[in-house]
Amino acid sequence: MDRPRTDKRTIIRRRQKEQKEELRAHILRTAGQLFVELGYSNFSMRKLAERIGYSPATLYVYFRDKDDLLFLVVDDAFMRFTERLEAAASGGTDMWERLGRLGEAYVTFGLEHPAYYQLMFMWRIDYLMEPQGIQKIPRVQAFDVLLRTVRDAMEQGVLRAESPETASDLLWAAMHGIVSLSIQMPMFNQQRTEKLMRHAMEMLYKALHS
Amino acid sequence: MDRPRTDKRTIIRRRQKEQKEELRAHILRTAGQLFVELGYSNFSMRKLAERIGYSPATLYVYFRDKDDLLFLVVDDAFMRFTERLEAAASGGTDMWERLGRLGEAYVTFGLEHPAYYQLMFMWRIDYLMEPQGIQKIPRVQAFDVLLRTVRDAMEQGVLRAESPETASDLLWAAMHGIVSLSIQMPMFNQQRTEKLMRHAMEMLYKALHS
DNA sequence: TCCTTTAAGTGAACACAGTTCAATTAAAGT
DNA sequence: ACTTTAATTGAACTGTGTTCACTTAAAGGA
Repeated sequence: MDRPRTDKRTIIRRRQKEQKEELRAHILRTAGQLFVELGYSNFSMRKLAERIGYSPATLYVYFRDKDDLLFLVVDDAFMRFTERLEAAASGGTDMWERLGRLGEAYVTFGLEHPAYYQLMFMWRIDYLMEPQGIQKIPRVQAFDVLLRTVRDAMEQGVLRAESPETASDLLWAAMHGIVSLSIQMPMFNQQRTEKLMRHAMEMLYKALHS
Repeated sequence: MDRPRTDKRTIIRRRQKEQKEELRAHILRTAGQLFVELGYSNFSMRKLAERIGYSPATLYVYFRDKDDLLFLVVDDAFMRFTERLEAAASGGTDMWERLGRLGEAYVTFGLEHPAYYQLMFMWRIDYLMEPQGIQKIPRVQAFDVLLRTVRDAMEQGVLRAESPETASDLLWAAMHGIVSLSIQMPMFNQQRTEKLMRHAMEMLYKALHS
């Protein structure tokens, strides 16, 4: 039997694999930071390589290309986004209040992470559709949270609309409009944004609450 | 006296100037087309140079840099945008109806010219603020149309809101949200977009009409 | 211990980008 | 015919994403 040998070998193999994944994760983390620091248009593979202390070519051992890398960075952002939405939409019994907290969480995330929000929803929308088949990815789960909450609110009778899909599209468009303007337009300072958000909430209440 | 000489000279000078401005205008037109064809990320000065049959360096005789050129292209788009809004918001006496047509014109422009809309409101927002002082530029006039229409509607008593500024922010965010989602998200096909627009109009009516 | 195999990492190159500037060319002025 | 002026550009510089043959070092096997 070659038990000890095989053990040793597999242990080493595992350690190698772990080290590789560690470096991969390190690259991803650093990419996220650098991206936030520099913005989309100034982020480059070569700068990232310099930051982590490897040659540019090394990045291509760990990631297919720049798109692949940024896609994974965005994936992470979507996970955190979805978590926040889920946390906001759960707890409490009044579905209308939950819906309000969901909207606030959406806007807050966008304002706190403008670079990510832009990458997620404004600049690289193609990322949303990359793996063409499945719906299990974080990207789509975020919409599910919204849709589920709206559906619950309609079932509980506090929200009236033609359909859950229609209502969630409406809410999404409203929140997206607010975040987009706020993080892009320089004239939208904090108080103007807050005022807009407050009035949007009132409007949605008047139009959709029952 | 050197009258004839001077006349001849000025005529030639003018012709030269005209030719130069003609070429400049030609470059701008071609840049607009090429930009729509290729999209923001694939548009390049070198491709534009090849298209017009000059060397890349020539472009820098007529324009400071790529930003300067694209800024002027966007300027043109903003002019057409403002014209459309103004045409929609005038004519007819019912201010609420005018406001509705204004919103529809906004969305229609975005859907018809997605490449321009993205450049105007999503990718290069810095263009909105370039010449830091004045408000005479087309960019800002578009907002004026909205603000004026809202103000008129409030004065006529068909729109109730805390202030014209608040109401126009709200309308802008709603329209921008609809356009953004529609031109970026692949799942928003024509009928989903139309449905969203219809419901948004209903919502605005319920919340703001009086 | 020596040799072989495997895999991580990279130097150098390619094509493309925006931009600059000295040199070229052609037209206008004298 | 000579000089001045203005338009145009070739060639270069820096920076980008990406590839691939090559180096280097560790692991496996004798």
